[in-house]
Formats: sequence, structure tokens, C-alpha cells
Amino acid sequence: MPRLVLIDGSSYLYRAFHALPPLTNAEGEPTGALFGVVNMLRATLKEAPDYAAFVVDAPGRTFRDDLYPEYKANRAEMPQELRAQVQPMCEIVAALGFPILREAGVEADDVIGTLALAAAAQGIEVTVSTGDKDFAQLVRPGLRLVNTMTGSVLDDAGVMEKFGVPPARIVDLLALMGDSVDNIPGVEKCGPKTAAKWLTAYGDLDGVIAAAPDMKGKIGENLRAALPRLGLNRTLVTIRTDVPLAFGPTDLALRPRDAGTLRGLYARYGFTQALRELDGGTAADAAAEGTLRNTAAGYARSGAAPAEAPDPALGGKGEYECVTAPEALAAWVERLRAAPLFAFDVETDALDALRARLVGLSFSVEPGRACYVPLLHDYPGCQPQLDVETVLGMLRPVLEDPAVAKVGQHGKYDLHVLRRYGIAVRGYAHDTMLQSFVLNSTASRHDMDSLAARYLGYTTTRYEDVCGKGAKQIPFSQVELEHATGYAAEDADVTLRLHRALHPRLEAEPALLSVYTDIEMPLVEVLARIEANGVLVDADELRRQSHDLALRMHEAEQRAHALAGRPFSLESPKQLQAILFDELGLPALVKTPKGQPSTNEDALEAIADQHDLPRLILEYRGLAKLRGTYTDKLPNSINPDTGRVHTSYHQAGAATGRLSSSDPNLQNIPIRTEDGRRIRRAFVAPPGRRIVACDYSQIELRIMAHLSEDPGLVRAFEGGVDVHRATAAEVFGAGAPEAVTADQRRAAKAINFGLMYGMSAFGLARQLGIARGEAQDYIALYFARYPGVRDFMERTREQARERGYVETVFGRRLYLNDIASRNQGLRAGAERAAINAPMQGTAADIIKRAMIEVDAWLAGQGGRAAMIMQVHDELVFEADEAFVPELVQEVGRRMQAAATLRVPLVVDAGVGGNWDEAH
DNA sequence: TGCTCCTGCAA
DNA sequence: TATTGCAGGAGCA
Repeated sequence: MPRLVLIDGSSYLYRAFHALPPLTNAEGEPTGALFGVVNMLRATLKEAPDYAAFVVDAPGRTFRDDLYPEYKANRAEMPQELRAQVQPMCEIVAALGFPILREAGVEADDVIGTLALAAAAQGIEVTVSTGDKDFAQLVRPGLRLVNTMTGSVLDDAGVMEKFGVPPARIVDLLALMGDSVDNIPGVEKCGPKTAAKWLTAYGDLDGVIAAAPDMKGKIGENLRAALPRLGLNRTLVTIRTDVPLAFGPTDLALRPRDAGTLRGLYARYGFTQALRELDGGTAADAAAEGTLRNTAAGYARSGAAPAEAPDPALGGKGEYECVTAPEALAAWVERLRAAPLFAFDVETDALDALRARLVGLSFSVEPGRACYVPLLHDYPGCQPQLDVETVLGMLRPVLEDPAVAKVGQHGKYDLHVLRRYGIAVRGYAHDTMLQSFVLNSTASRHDMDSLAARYLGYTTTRYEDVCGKGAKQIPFSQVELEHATGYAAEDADVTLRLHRALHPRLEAEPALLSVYTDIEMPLVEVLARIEANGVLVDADELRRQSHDLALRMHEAEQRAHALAGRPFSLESPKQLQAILFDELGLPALVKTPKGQPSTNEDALEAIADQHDLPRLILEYRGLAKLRGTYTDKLPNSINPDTGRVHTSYHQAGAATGRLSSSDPNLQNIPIRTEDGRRIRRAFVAPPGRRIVACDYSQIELRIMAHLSEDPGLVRAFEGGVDVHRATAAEVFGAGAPEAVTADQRRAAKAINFGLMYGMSAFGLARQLGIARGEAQDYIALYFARYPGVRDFMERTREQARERGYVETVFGRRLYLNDIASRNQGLRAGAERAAINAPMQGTAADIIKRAMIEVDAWLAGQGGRAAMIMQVHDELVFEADEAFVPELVQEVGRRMQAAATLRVPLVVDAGVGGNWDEAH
């Protein structure tokens, strides 16, 4: 059967542009999108279709603009770096032999729709290559979608599975959901789930419209509000299949490629793998290098059972082996030892690395070749496996050899698990999650499945694919060895391939490579040690506090009931409404979206001066929050084996480079109120030890002084004075700092912090409770006194606009995806983030560097002290009492030396029996 | 049960 | 109409 591939060129160009880091060739011309598109096209050619076309939008209006003037009004101008790649892209597409279609008056979508249906009607097998979900409406027997960026293929069943409705209902689904990219508003709060549910219940869009009057709840109101638009929405999202065209599917034969032109273009843009292929190299050669295989594999592998399926793009060598015999393991140990770098991965039965049991291990030494060593699989009929001691005994020499380099994906987890089995992994040289994070922290998630889709165009077997999900999920130990091998060995295989794809990109950017090599990689083991150390939490103290809070909540409740004149539930907004607004007759100043009187904090504050009850409710809620979030929950996080709380630090969590903490989050333990602070008393040192907390004083403001080089601000820090007081003296002309009033200092502090977050006069006014004009005057005064700060902010905004990213002192980049958005709100948000990121990010870099130095020093101190927490600008230690003075001095010195700025870094230290006292 | 929104804690 | 996070509860189906 003849085959036709229709390529949605615009979709790929945009997606490749946003998905890939902004690569450039030797001349500095942008090539990222080009690179993505070219690889995709080469993969398409491997499929050897009979007909193909590359379809792009023609400039100018289309019928949709006429129907709906706001159509795509949100869409940003094409960024300069992308526009520059359009012409070369067309040249390459043409030289590869693809017909390029560009029809005025309609969108590329409609051209594709028309050709696709015409071809399907002629019995041609059609593949539409696109990343746009709207095309799901075209799917039918003989017409499928493929997304080469993710490797996913959508046929009839696939559409049903992905969207929950058949292809014929996709336009209805889209009409309900709307499309913010194209500026088509749908039903508010109606996402894919709700839309699919309605369509299943009522048949089609007309059915949903007919049922609208009876639809309950907020969402029903939203539906009724959107009713008038839905018809137009459906028209806008319907891809036309009847565009008059001067050609048909069979006119789209591929031409022979123009090798001469291609060679020139490939060379110019530095596409070495593509060049090699052109010059006679095989796909397998290129694949092993890490470029081409990505997209080719996406086609070849999607839907295939991985265990037994060698990857054709890898030259048929791909092979996943399940190791259950000592001889086989011995052979693998030899391979690991001989390899310049090997990838490894552990499989366990729990997400918590400090509780998980080792179920198996996988290794890979070259792309396409990997093994899985099952240890604990246990299901009826399962074959015998090597025992844990034997396996770890054989692997220990290579795992603990610092000269044998390893790569992992989120290897901190694996290090933890192996450590608990007595293996101290050394030579952990690379981590693909961190490579992705450093290359582009905001690009997407950094889990392996996402990375494989993004950088390799490869669809991995997901954990749910082998274990199921939700209530039906089984532990990995019950997965059949064949499937387990397919999943686990693939993890190691893909990790190695990701390393080969990502590391060269880091090497091309020395500053990024340094962030990765000098900061992130050394930090992995430091964080693992901090997590393993854990912190001692006094559960009895928390229980006492819970009890105390409960009593006070009860007391507040009694008083509230007395004030209200009758009992009611303080937790029920509905009852509160009745009491406050109906029975007590207080004014309802704030409304919920539904138009009901709100009982949120703002609403209660607003009427707190008229009655005692609102204040009481706020007090009750505050107590309930502390109890519900902290005193009741923290004891559940105590590890039964160690008796301590082991948080998990996420190294690729915050885009700015900060760490985040979860399970439990130890970076948001209360401190600002007395009641909250008490919780910190439960974070204790064991007998004979002390808690030591060392924190950077005003580190982000100091970084602002450094980056702005503003003489006034630098002087304030050099003088070692209270910087907010100094700022107040400057801005309010109070003369000597001693003459500054408390209010002036408070205002100066608000300005100092507000500016770092890009706050407006409006925000400052609200913060200080003053008029907007007055706030504007303060800001103007501030900038007049500190002109360097204003210039720095303007420079930062400009850099963000021009380059699309900002960077820290150490070269870490933060890409700002919305900086050129036409949507005012998004763009303003991106500008604020741009101003904040260099400061927050530099602070994060500095403390990470300090942690590495401190950890190295602690290693030689014989366990007299241990690092146990990091809270953004603070490091917390547990130390032998006699060791405290030395610890304070040595840690302070290393924290100060972690960066050399134009202003001094100051570290404050506190010591106590618990975390509260240490402040 | 899982999803979304809201609220509130930290630096 | 202030940055970066994580987490609990309510409301909803």
C-alpha cells in the first residue's frame, strides 16, 4: 500500500525551537530549531514513504481571522533566533527532496487535512507528522498521527485512550476546552477530563449544550456562560478538509536529495552526524554517536515490547540481557571495568530511598546493550535469581572504584539505596538529570521519560507500563523478569545515551559546563550525606504541642460559639457565612468567584475591627494550620530505623538553581510567630551534641550590590552597618542612621526586598499600607539615591529580552520563555523573574559551593559534626559540644570564601540544644 | 479516588 | 500588581 507522510512544518519548527537549547554554529547563527527539524526529516526519510510534503503556513490572513478577529492574538511574534532559521530550513527541506507546500488564505492545518483525507480516500496510508493535538480529529483507519519529538503514534484507539473520546468528537472536546495559544476561550475550569466526561455522558457538543441548563455547580455556571461561543469555537478548531488545491497526494513524490547542497548546508550549521551519514556512514554509526538515532528510534520503538526488540537504528546490536547466572554476571563485571563509562540504575520497591529494598540492578556500557540483574523478584513461577550478597560482592570492586566512571539519572537515589546495602559508590561522574537541568532548567521536567522524549525522540517504557498505576499497581518485585528486564535495562541504556547526547552540549558552553562539573556534580554526594544524616525530631514535644494547640483550638471554638450565640463549625465556610453576614449582620466586603460572601483572610481582616468573631476565626485557623501541617504530621516522617527525619532535597527542583525540600519539606518550618517558632524546638540535638545554625546575612541584597556596582549600596555593606537603616537614611534624608524612625526603616526594608522581586509601586503601596503615589515617590527617591540599581535592573531586562535568558555570577542560566510574549501579564511576570533570578540563583550557587567545601572539611573531622539541613541561606549542623567553636569558625570561613564579591559576605552563627535556640 | 483551586509556611 | 518552592484541605465528580 502506498504511503504518504504530511509534515506539519510550523509545529515542528516551534516545538524544536522551544524544546532544544539555543544552539548556535561556529558563526554564532542560531541552529537549535533547524537541528531538531533536520533530524526529524532524516528520520522520516528512513521510513521511505512514497509521497511526502512539508507544509508550512503562508503569510497573511486566513478565513479564521475573518471569522474571529482575536484569533491567535496572544501569539508572540516569531523570535528573531527562530525567524533566522526559517530560510535555511526551507533550503534543507528542499535539498532533502521534500515538496514544500505553502497555501495562502488557509492554514497549514487545512492543507494537511485536505490532502490527508483525499489520500485516505484513495487507499493511501497516511501519516501526519505533528506535535499538535488538534490533528487528532483527522484520525481514522489508514490515517494516523506521529509525533517524532516524543515518538508517540496516535491511531483510533490511541486517540480514545489519550483523550477519552473518539476522533470524531475531538472538535467538540477542543471547543469546550478552548485553546489559550490560539486565544480561543473555552469553558472556564473545563479541561480535557471534564470535557471528555461530558461528551461521554451526553454524546456530543450539541448534547452537552442541551444538558447545560441542568448542569450543577460552578462548572455548570461556567458552561452556561460559555454557551454562546461554543459554535464558533467548534468552527475555529475544525480542520478543513475541502480546501481547493491545484495538486493531489500523488503529486507529492519525493525528489532525489541534492547531496551537494546538503553537504554545504550541513557543514555550515555544524550537523556533523548528518554529514557523516551523507558521506556514506551508516545510520548505526551515526546512532552510536548520539544524534540521529533519536528520532529514528522514536519511530522504530514506539509501541514495541522493549525486552526482545533490538533497535534497528542501532544496527541490530541492541540487546537486553537478564542476568541470573554467576558466569554471566562475571562477564558483565568485566565489561563494566573495561568501559570508559558505564550507566547504572537500581530498581526498588519504594520511592523513599531510605526505606526501599533493592529489587534489581541494571547496567549499560554502550548504547543498545544493557543488562538487568534481578534479585528479589517474587511471583508464582519466577525463576531463581542470584542472591544479593553474591551480586553485590561481585559488583563492589567496580562500584567502589573511583577510577571507574559512572553515569546515572537522578543517581542520588541509587547512591542511597546502595549505601544502605553497604556499597559506597565512588566515581559517580555524571548525572543526566543534572545535565538537563544545567542546560535549561525551565525547559521541561528532568525525569528520564521526558529527557528521552526530548533529547532522543525516544519513548521509554514507563513505570506504569510494567507495574500499572493507582490501586492496581504492583511492586516491581512482582513484575515478570522478561518485562522487568525490558524496563530496567532500558533505563540504563537510555541513561547512557542521554549522557552522550547531553554532555557534548555542556562542553560547548564552558560556563554551563563549570556549573555542572564544579557545583552540581560534587553536590550530589553532599546532599546524599545530609539526607542520610537526617535530623533528630522530638516526637513527644510535637505531641505535647499538638495537644496544646488542640486545647487552644477548642477554647477558641467555645469563645466563638459564645460570641455567635450558638454552636457551629469553624471549619465550614457555609456556616461562617450564615453567622457573620446573616446573623451578625457584618458587611460582606469580599466575594468568592461564585458571588458568595467570602470568609477568607482578607474578608475577615476587613471586618475584624467591627466584631471580635473574625479575629477569633483567624486565630483558630492559624492554630489549625500549625497542627494540621506540622505538629501532627512531622512525627509521621520519622524513619523507624534511624529514629530521625530524612528530608529529600531536589537538586533540579527550582529553576533559579535553588534546592527544594520535600517529604517532609524542612525549608518551610515556621519561625515568624511565637506559636510557629515553638515547632523548631522539636528539632533537637542528641545528648552531648548541639545544633549549630550558620546563615548568610542579607545575601541576596549583597549580590544586588555586587551586580549593580552601585556605590551607595556597596558602601553601606562595606561599612558593616544595618543596611535597611542605611537605606532609610539615604532615601528619607534622615541624616544620621540613628535618626531613622522605625517606620522609615520598615519602609526601606520593604523597598529593598520588593525591588529584588520586581515589585511595582502598587505592590509597595499595598505592602506598606500607603497611597500608591506615595509609594511611587519612595521608589523614585530610592532610584535617585541608588542609580546603579536602576541601571542594573534595566540591563537585566534588556539582556533577558535580547538573549532570552539571564545568568548568575557563576554562569548558571535561566531561560525566560515568556519574555517576548505578546501577553502583557506573562511578559511582565517573566521580567520580574528575570530581575530576581540572578540574585536568587547566585545565592544558590554560593551556598552550594560552600556546602561542598564544608562537606569536604567535615569528612576529615571524624564524625564530630554533621551537616543536617539547608534552608536556602542557612546551613544547619549537629556537633559534639566541645567541637562547636571550631565548627563555627571553620564553617564561617568556608561560607564566606565561597564567593568573592564587591561586598563582604557575612555569616551569622547560632548554637543551642534545638533549632530555635540556635537562631 | 484523583484532580484543581485556595491558602499559608519558608527564604 | 513581589520571586522561588511544598503541602494540606475543600470542593468536585
